[in-house]
This record gives sequence, structure tokens and C-alpha cells, in this order.
Amino acid sequence: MLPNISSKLLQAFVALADCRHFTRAAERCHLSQSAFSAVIQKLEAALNAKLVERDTRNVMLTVEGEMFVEVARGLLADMEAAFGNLSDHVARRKGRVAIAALPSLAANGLPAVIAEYRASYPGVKVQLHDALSDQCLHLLRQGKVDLAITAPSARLAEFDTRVLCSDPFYLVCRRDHALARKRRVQLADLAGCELIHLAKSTSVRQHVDRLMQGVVVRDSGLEVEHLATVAGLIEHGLGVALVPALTLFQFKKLDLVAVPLAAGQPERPILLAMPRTLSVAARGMLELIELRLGSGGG
Amino acid sequence: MLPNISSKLLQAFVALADCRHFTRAAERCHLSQSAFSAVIQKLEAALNAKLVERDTRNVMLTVEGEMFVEVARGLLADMEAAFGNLSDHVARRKGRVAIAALPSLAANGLPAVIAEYRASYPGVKVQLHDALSDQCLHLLRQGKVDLAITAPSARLAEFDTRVLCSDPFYLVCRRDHALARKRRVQLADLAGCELIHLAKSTSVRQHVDRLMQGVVVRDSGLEVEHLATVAGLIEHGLGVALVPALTLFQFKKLDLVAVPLAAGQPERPILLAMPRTLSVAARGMLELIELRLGSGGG
DNA sequence: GTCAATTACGTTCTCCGTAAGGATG
DNA sequence: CATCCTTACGGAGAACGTAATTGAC
Repeated sequence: MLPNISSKLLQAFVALADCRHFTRAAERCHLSQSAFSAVIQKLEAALNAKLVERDTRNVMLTVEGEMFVEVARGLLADMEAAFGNLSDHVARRKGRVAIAALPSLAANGLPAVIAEYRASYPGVKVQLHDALSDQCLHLLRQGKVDLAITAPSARLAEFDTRVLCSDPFYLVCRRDHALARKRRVQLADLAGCELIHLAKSTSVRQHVDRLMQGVVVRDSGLEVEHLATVAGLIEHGLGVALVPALTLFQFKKLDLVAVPLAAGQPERPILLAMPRTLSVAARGMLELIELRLGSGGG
Repeated sequence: MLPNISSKLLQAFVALADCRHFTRAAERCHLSQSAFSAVIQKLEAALNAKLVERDTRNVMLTVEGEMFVEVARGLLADMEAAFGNLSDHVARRKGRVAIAALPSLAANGLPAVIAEYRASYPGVKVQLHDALSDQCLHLLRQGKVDLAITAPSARLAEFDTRVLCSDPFYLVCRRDHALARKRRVQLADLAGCELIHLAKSTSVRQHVDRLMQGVVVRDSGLEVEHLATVAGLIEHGLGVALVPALTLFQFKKLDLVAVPLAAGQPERPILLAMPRTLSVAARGMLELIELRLGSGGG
């Protein structure tokens, strides 16, 4: 039905309409005059309409030509806008990258990366959501963010993931606790301690359970949802907890001590999760994040 | 700046976006699968953007691809609308023809022609202005009409004109006038009559002056602007007049006699005047008018 | 092993520039 | 006769199809 019209044909016709002169219009299109003539004929054939009245001395558009030239201008403008827009996105002069990240990373590692990215690509809007891992995943699933920096979860299966870095565990206890003085603690040191747990659904809890296989602790019976609660419980002498380094900021204001585990213990991986296709802008951000925050890089 | 994008490329990409499958999309475009693959690559190269993520097993658009496919759909829709519209005009399924014609022709010859035209091309709007020759010319110059059927005028030089037919002169007189009985009158018969004149600016007057060269008439001193006035003057016995047949309708209601001039006398030509370019619809009307009303035809 | 996209390659067609032709003022 | 659009023609490059290749499941 629709004939094969190219932007070149339209540009040629618009040039002719502007110049009303084959030779000059041909120059404007960087074509020989005869090639240009052929282009116009091809357009007329494709549209099955005479667009130009040739008088060998005068060039004038037919009524249908006048009608079509306005359409052609519109189409070319649309094309140019579309191409420019796409080109802007590819060149990262435009666009948006939304990131969801665990609060600690959002507060510590990411700001520098975002600043660097914005300096390079000031036209790209960067959005940052600080959220706990569940919420990160939710935002990713909703398509609200392009990248999520979060802890592992079974529900990440539908996304592409890669390990960004890993997060060592710390023992958090009161200043007067027996282990508070040590520079590092062994898992065996925890034998007999009362451990305060997070809910079984959390990835932290699952890691801790794995770490503590074979170590006998006293059952505190305390299993709560929020780290702030954990902190309060510890502060009141109800036990100790094992938490990843990136959550320690939740304990900072209190008079508690965080002691790193001895080297060689499994750490909680921090993942970069993303949908299977990324915008150019998001891919750039991904690369920068891996470069600056990845285990390999800085 | 703008790369050469053709509707074929856009259609191919839209087909791919719809099918998410090279082979099926290729079929839809009536291309071999390899040619289709090349088309997509060409589009990507032209836009300098990766539009499709190929997995050999899965085809999925990139973010930029999703962005562009909507644009492509819009462009194609615009093209199709533009092409359809143009095509409608060329096929005379749409359009407008406006005609200005002398009242007598508008009332007598044209209605049948217009009816025939509308039966053939019911989508084309036909507008008819009945107007005296000056007004016809004015409408033509304003671009309000495509065709004018009118009497000669020096100011028609800027337009294309062709003779449609010619308009013989009649003597108009009272029933009791000496010449009222004759079946035809010779110019010499008018010798000694009092001739009532139209203003010198009118084409009728110029014709009459040419006809009457060498015939001596009595000077009535009456020179008026409107034929209705001429009629009134004749009715009251103040003279006679020579007028073209197509103006006789202005005398019909009165008790006057119109006698044709003897054969062989110059007649007033009736012209078809038009701008140098005509729409397809107007050209069709022009041809029909010449066929039905022209001296050669019906 | 099969399905599906890409690459390889030869044919055909299109596009383009040079040059000759023809119409107009 | 000078201008300017069209036609003629030949070579370079693009487009296409067939067939071989690669890759994923």
C-alpha cells in the first residue's frame, strides 16, 4: 500500500520547493542535477502524482505538490526530532537513570559515583532511592529503577545480577561485653552467647544461620524485624548480634561496639541487579558503579 | 545530519517489534530472512543505536528500541495518512473545485455539467459563484475559484485562458420598434437608431463599438452601467441596444424583443480562465466543461 | 539436534555522474 | 545562443536470495 518513501526523497522535494530551481536544489542536496531530476521523478512515481510543473524555464509546484510539500516538511521535522532525541539518549545528553540501593551504600559509596556521572553527563537525570533490599527488589520489578544494589534474594532470579562487592559480618555488642575488647572475633567465641536474630525471611538471617552452623549459642528467643530493634535489645543487655558491615550505621549513635569477624569467614555478597535490557545511560552508570565500587576496582 | 531513513526500514523495524521474531517479521515484509536481518542492521547503523537485543533464541528490543518503535509507528501513520490523502485527491475522491461563471452560464449550461461531475466524483466539493465578468476575474485573482467562465478582459493576461464558446449579439428593442419583426437584423439596419450604450469600460461596449464601425447611429447620449438600466431605457422608448445572447436573461421579464444579428458577425468569445496550475479535480472539471459546453462538443 | 540469527557470496537492480539532447526565451 | 530540464549510458555500490555458519537450548 504505502510506497517506499525515504527521507532523501522528501528532502529533495522540499529543496526543490524552496529553490524552485532544479540545479540549485540539486546543489543543496549534493547531487548532480540529473540525479536530482531522477529523484524527483521517482518521488512522483512513488506517489503517483505530478508534483512539479516543469516549464524548462520555470519550476512551479502543482496544487498537489503544494499540498504535499507541507506534509513533507512535517515528516522531516518529525524524523529529525526523533533522530535527535534518540541520538541524545545514545550520547547520554538526555535520559534518566534510577537506582535503588541499600541505605548505607546510598549514603557512602554512591554519592561520589553519582557526582562523577553527573559531571560527565549533566543532561542525564539521576534518581536514587535508598531502600532496604525488599524494597529495592520491588522497585526493580515495578520498573521504577534501572539498577538495584542490594543483597541476594531468591526473587532476583528473573533479573540479571552480578556481584558488586561483599559485605563482612560484625559482632555488635555492649561495651561491657566480654568480646568487646577483641580486635576480631572467631565464630567459636560466640559459643554460649545469646544471639538476637532477625526474621527468618531476611537474607541477613539466612547468612547468619549458615555462619553459625556448628556453634552452640543460647537461645535468646528474640527474633525481630528491624535493626533498630536489634540495637535497642543489645543496648539493654539482652544479647548480641551478627550483622553485615553495611548495616552498622544503624548502630552508630548508640554506645555499642562492632567487632569484625576473623578473616576468611563467608561474607554477604552485594549484588547489582538489573532488567535484561538497560538504557545506554543506565549501562554507563552500571559500568561506573562497578569501576568505583566493585571489589576489583576502587 | 539526518540519515537516510526510508519507510521500508521503519516498517521492517515495526514488524520486528510486533513479531519479536526475525523470520516471521521477514515474511511479513516479503523479504528473505537474511535480507531482513541486513535491513535491521542498516537501520541500527543509520540511527547509530542498538535497537534490538539478539539472543539467537530471543529477540527483544533495547530501551532505545522501545523508544524508537513508537516514533516509527507515528511516522508511518503520518506517511500513510499523507499518502492516502494525496492519493484521494489525485483520484478525485476528495477535493474542491470552485468555479466562477457568468450568471447565464451558471444558470443554463453549468448545472448539467456539475451534476455529471458530482455523479462521477461525489467526494469532490463543487462550488459555484455566479458573477459578472469583473467579479469572476476578481475571484480568480484572489484564488477563491479555480476556473472562471467569463468574457475577455485585458486583465486576464496573467492567467491561462482558452476559448470555450462564443456569444452572438442580439438587438433588443420594443415590440413596436421597426426592427422587431425581422427574424435577423443586419448591422446596417441600425443606421439612424438611437443606441443605448454600456460604459466604455465594459467588454460588451468594446465589442459593440467594433461592430458598429462604419454604421451611423443617432447619439442617444445614454451610457449606463447596468443591463437592467438598459432594459428600462429601452422599455420607455429611449432607444435600442446590442447585447450578447448570454445577457438576454436580464430582459426576459420585460415586454421586449430580441432579434439576432445576421450570421457572420463577430461574436463575443466566452473564455475559460484559470491559474497556471490546476488541481486534479479542477482539471477534470475543466475537461468536462470543454467537452459539454465547448464549441466543438455538445 | 534443532531452531534461529548472522555471515558469505553471486546476481540483479538502483543510484549516480558525465555527456548529449531538446525546449524556451 | 544561453539557460535549464530531460534522456542516454556506463560504472560503482546497494539490495536481495541461496546457502553455509554460528550459537543457544
